[in-house]
Amino acid sequence: MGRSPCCEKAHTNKGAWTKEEDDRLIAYIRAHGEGCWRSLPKAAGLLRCGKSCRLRWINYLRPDLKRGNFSEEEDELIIKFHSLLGNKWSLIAGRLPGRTDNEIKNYWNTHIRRKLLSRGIDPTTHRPINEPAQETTTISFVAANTVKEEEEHKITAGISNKEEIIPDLNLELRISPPCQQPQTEPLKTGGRICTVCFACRENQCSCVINGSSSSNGGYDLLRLKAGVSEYRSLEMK
DNA sequence: AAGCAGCGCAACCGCCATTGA
DNA sequence: TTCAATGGCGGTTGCGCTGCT
Repeated sequence: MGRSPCCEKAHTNKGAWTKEEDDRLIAYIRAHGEGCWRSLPKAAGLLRCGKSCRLRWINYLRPDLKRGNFSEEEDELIIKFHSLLGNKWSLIAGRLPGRTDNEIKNYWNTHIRRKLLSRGIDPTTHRPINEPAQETTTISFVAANTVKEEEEHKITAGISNKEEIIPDLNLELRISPPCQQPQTEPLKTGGRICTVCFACRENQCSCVINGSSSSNGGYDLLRLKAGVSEYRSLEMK
């Protein structure tokens, strides 16, 4: 069974928006706010799909959009965030006031990728292009009681035992608000939660987080200077 | 001036997540 | 619990602009 279309396509305009359509959309949202996108086009008298209206508003018409060229500082921020988050454009956009995910995505694909390549950096991995591939150990997450089966399978399948099997290891990434004080709880190694400082690589780090960077000026949105990633704070949309 | 290629960006498409009945 | 409706996201496309030959 196919998925139902997001809107009635027979009577909707496509392609570039006209000034009149923009004006209608702006006027409607000013009067009624961002409500139900599905019903908005009809209510606003637009022959557009709700999705299209949402995209137009978010990416182009919203009054708080910055637009214009990206600054060098924004460039570096995008690169840093991308190295941490990958292609999570909406999360990256949430860290750059006045910028949209679409804008950042386009900018990345047209400018930053090239910029990184010219620096000899792989834009996907953020590693030097000529750097030899790192030796990696493949870890199989196999429940303890299935290890024997796995071993038997490998033998029958002719797979060498180079893979390291770690039973029942849960590496759940904890998303938590920025910590206000140094961690005092020990790492729950056999359990579920790991908080690791990226700067000192220790479980109970003593890095000073709050107040350490504010006097330096500039951004420290991901606490990059302190070397600590706080993932929940990324999800600000 | 015309033709072409490359680039930048707005918009679309399809999928996944969330929500509510 | 299921399922349809809706919102949101990332990948991709297509068109207009610009620079080069």
